[in-house]
Amino acid sequence: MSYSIAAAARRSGLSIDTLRYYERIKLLDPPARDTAGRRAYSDEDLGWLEFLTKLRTTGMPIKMMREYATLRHHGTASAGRRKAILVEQRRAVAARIAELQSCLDVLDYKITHYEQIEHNFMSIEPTVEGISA
Amino acid sequence: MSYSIAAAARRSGLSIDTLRYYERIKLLDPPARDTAGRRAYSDEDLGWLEFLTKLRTTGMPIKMMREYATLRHHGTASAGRRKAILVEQRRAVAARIAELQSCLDVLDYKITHYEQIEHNFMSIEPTVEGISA
DNA sequence: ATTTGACCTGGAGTGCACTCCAGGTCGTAG
DNA sequence: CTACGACCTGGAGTGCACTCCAGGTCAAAT
Repeated sequence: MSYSIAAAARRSGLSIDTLRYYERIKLLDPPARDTAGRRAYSDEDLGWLEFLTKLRTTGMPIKMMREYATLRHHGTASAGRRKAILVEQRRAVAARIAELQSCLDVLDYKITHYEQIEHNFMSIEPTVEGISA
Repeated sequence: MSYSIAAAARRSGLSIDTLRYYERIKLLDPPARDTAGRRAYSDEDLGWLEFLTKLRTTGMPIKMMREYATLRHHGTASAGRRKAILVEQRRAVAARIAELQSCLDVLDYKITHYEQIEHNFMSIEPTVEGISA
């Protein structure tokens, strides 16, 4: 199957402008064109876009995504480097998850604190000054 | 205790410029000054900074951090809204963790795939064309 | 007395990742 | 046949979160 840029945008969750932008900066190989010169994305293009958006979601900078994209053209010779990029990204993502988890704990703690305030409000002591955040 | 801007930067993990920037945009109340007019951060200031950096780590935009910061000045009357912000942020963080987790799964899958290639390399079949990313 | 280093201010500059725009070309629907 | 909507290009503009800079003050060390 082949998809117009609007269809590709819909399916990838990226905007039309972003699709053209990704092509310009060489994240995405120029797709085929129809007789009128309009982009015609293939399923393979969409698959690559889907993977790209995963990388983006993990916070990989565009520069590194581009390196990865370029390496794809160099066949198996580049497989080692490509794998290394993914392994490093996995490490970064795991670290990020841990960091977020610890922030989640802080949020929970603070929220509990506010619930405490609410409870005090309901009861007798309206003492509040001095409670920091 | 009181801390110079350099000490506050060291302890908060923010740069000196960022500390002044946060003060300018009203994320941070202007700290006390010493006799020479230099900033003298209190432990309370540092506590607030620590919490702010947690919020930042969760990806909260500065606008919302500023709203939260401003609400702090309005005492208990604003506790409800403050709590609501934190609850919403907790939700966002939990969602983000789930999203990252699913990307982690994709990375693991791809990495396994590369390990497969390496394995094939070691053995007899050097067939590689057609394997997507 | 001067030099050094940490700090001050207001304002300009940076990098990232888009996002928008003007002006133009197609192919189909009325 | 013309009007419309979707698409095209090159280039400019945006928002965010810093980061850097020039030119100046001050207190302690040499």
